[in-house]
Amino acid sequence: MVRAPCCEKMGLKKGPWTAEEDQILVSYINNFGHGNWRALPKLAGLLRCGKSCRLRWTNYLRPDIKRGNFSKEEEDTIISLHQSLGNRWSAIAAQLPGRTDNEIKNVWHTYLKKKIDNIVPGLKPKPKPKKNTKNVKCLETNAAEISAVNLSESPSRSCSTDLSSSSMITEWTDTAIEFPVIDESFWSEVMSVNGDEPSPELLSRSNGDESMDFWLRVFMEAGEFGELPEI
DNA sequence: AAAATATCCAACCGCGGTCTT
DNA sequence: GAAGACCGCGGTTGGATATTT
Repeated sequence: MVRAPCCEKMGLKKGPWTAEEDQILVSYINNFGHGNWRALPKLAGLLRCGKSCRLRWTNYLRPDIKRGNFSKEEEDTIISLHQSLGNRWSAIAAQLPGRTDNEIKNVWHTYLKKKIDNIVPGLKPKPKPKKNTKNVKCLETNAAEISAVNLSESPSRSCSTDLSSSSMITEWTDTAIEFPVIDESFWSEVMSVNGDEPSPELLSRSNGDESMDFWLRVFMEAGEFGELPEI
């Protein structure tokens, strides 16, 4: 099926919305609703495509939008839901009233993902190129290139990851890799981020065969994310 | 103080799913 | 059932601003 371009008519405005446009859009939706996004801009007298209007409304102008920083509870919820749902931002947003999928996606890429990368050093982004390369690109290129992280002292047992997919860990492989070994001392160090000694029970569980999913759950349960050093 | 680099986030793009004709 | 239209989603971009060199 061939789809017509969103803004096939030339002359439709793009880019940041003005206060006046916002006012027109809000006023129109308050009065008439948004039955048909495609027709809305014409009816409201906006030189925008319907898609742009919908995005502006759902991500910014909706009256129930919650602005401001994310609370620790919200961050934990996002991390937890991302573990189970993957990049299904709209599904995650549905669990966080007042937050939009776009906002959650931004927060994930700019902040929470780094927080998790900080726990698993092998997944840290590469140093950024010197010139004009966006961070997101750097992270994603890196994610694509990093195919596995060794979670054990065994030289052959490794865990394949795909950060762009809905599951962080997709399969086990027997391929030897070069990333640092995440062994008992590593987890011992990580688990001491609060200055507390890791429990023998927790240490006994870090035998190297656990997935990142497992460890992220352990951290979530322990509330460790809130205590990690800022990046 | 100026230039370079990093960060944030609003907005755009393209695809897939669903609905309508 | 096929074709087209529309909507929503996830990925990506680019401008504004902050920070570093």
